[in-house]
Amino acid sequence: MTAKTRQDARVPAHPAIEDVTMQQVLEALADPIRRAIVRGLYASGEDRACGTFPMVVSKSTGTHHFKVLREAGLIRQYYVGTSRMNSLRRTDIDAAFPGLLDAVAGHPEPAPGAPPPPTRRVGGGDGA
Amino acid sequence: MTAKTRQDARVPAHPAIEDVTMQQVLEALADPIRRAIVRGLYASGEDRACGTFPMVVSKSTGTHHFKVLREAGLIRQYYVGTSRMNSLRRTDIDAAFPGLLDAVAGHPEPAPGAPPPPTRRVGGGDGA
DNA sequence: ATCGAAGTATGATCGGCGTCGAACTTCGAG
DNA sequence: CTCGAAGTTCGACGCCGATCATACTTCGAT
Repeated sequence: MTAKTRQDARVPAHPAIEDVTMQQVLEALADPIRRAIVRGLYASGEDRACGTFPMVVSKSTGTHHFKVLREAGLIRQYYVGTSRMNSLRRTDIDAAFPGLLDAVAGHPEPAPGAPPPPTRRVGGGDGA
Repeated sequence: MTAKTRQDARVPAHPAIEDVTMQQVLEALADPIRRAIVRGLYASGEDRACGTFPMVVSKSTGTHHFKVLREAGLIRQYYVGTSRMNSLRRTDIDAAFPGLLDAVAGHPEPAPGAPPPPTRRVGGGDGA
């Protein structure tokens, strides 16, 4: 037992943004569920509790995904009562990986499980 | 139309860029070897044969990675003799996923097989 | 003090992806 | 035609990451 307060035990470790690698970030963003979370935070611009996301997986799996996002430096987590709030580390990410967050989270991507949009044929390609 | 040359049989199928999903692109870019290939093409700005990349894996694995990149719409491939040339589909990707290629391929990321920087070495750098 | 809500921690399972070697194909050179 | 170079295809293997159920913790409300 440590001398720390019990709250401290619930404060998870967040990496400094300079210790985060692009590998970590891309691996984190490569999962559709995690990307949906990031997009949700990106779009709303507010901190949200884990429970406010439409989770299509079990609670423990949800915890896992939030953990991956946290360790990839994408979100910051803190407790409010029994709820864990999630905050997008937008400034940090933009500084470390310019343009990446906007390119990924700002993209009009269909939510996982959504009906596919009608594919439209547009002639275009780059010959180069 | 004239009769097709024998070469055509070796021309692999490339997806239309609008059929490519962000999921595919991120999965393709999530691998360090594939990212190194893309970064190489991005930096040089020229088409390059498979063999011109410092492959740290076997030939068959290399073929696999190029195939993933091709099916993710990131590169275009064509034969010149027995060499397969690889071309970055920069215009297409920029149109479909604005900012993404610049953010990823333009990032000063160390190569996967590169010698580790002499600065502090954190234990377990790789996923082991 | 007790209960429920919200999440965490801990195994365990399982499918997919990266990996390889070996055999095969195609092309260019001699 | 023969040979070698460059890649591809195929099958197999191993690892890791996503998933789940269960048990546990912490907090707020009653």
